Amino acid sequence: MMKRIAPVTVAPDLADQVYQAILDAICEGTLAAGQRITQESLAESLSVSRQPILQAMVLLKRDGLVIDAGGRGVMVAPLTVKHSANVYQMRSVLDGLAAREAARRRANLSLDLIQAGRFATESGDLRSLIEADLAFHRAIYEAADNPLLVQSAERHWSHIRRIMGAMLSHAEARESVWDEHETMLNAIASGDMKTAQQCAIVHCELAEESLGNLLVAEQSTTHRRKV
Amino acid sequence: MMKRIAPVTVAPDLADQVYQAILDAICEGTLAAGQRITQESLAESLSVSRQPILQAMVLLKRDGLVIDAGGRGVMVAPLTVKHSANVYQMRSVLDGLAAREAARRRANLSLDLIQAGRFATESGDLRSLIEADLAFHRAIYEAADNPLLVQSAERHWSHIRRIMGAMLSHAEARESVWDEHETMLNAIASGDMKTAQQCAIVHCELAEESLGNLLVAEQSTTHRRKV
DNA sequence: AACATGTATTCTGTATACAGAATGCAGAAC
DNA sequence: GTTCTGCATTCTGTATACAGAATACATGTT
Repeated sequence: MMKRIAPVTVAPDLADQVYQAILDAICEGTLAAGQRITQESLAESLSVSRQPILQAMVLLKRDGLVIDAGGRGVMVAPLTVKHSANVYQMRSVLDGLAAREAARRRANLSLDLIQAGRFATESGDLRSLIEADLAFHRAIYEAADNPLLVQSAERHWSHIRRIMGAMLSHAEARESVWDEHETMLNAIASGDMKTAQQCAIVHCELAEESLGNLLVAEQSTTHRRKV
Repeated sequence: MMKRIAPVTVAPDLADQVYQAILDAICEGTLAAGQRITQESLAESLSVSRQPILQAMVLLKRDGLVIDAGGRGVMVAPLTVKHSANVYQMRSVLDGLAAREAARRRANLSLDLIQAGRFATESGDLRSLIEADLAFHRAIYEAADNPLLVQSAERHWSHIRRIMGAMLSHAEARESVWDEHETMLNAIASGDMKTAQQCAIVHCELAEESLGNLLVAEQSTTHRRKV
């Protein structure tokens, strides 16, 4: 038996790359909400054929990130309040489940995740902040040891990235976020399932509330701009 | 303005049809767990080209209903105990959320759903029983008024169909199922969110427990067959 | 001028063609 | 007899080609 050597970087799979590329573009706003896109234009800018684009589109449609624009290509899904509320509602129960199961396993998650988050908050860099948040929650999902949950979360997180991006470009991040995260981590590490779950749910509800406030505020400034 | 007439049956979309066809085949066991399938064989039996099959495969892979079989086509995902547990874990929180939100809206769901279920149980027809169960739960999801939830549920229900199918072909359906359903419906109609949610969660846990018992029983009979 | 109709354009969905990757078998070497 | 190597087969993924559907525009008619 030979000693195992590092396996070579395997099949990039064009379709997957395309999916990721378009996904990122949508999440980061490079492809704006409501913008109409065609397979051909995407194929050209990514310099691949329409084939891998088509496959990516099948996925993106299911994700709800693009919607059919009737005979004229597809459209990047608009970002509505109702939709955001739906996303957070789902996230709440899913995060709750993840935290509970992670606690059942007494997962010992690294405090570095928190440190990275606080650091990103200080720096004020939007992208790395979202990334830190994602990394933190992903760690919990993974710890819950349920592939279906990870998968579902992955799906929802695309929407959350969009929402957070749009949100944080208009307002400051909540101060207390990483304190809440730390509390959650402690509950998980100590195996307190009930608290961990409740913690995650409350965390989501606070995030949603903050989102709601922002949207209301924005609406009123828009309406009163002339004043 | 002209009187609105019934719109003609619109675009069947080959890829969607193919997806549904393969999905049903897997759920009903026509394509057995572990069976290896190739795009070409599917294309031939459905008499379409490989193109729509490929698109359907992208979706089915994401659903986790088929998995890559390395260079040799794909394989219908096996049905493991661990996986079933994961599905029911997810279903529990999702059903709970659906019931809670349906209750918030005081959805008045038809008792016909229950009647149909009891009837199907009497008849003993496996397929119509699963269908009645699906219809009942789908009604709750719809009532929850969250498209994301409906979507997620749809996804999980494929797995549940498989599990129920495999399960009920070996054992009787639990007697109390439709009583639990009726209780749930009442809680929803009366707007009792807490009870509705709890009801849904318990219902799932009972279902999972029943599944667990069956699997243990089966295992022991298998092991003791020689006795 | 307003409306309806016909035509051109644009875009998608499906089919076919081609190339690369992985497996399994067969034959050669030991 | 066993193991390694090379070849043939099989399958997927990507590209191109083609046909049908939906829209937008322009032209003609009232």
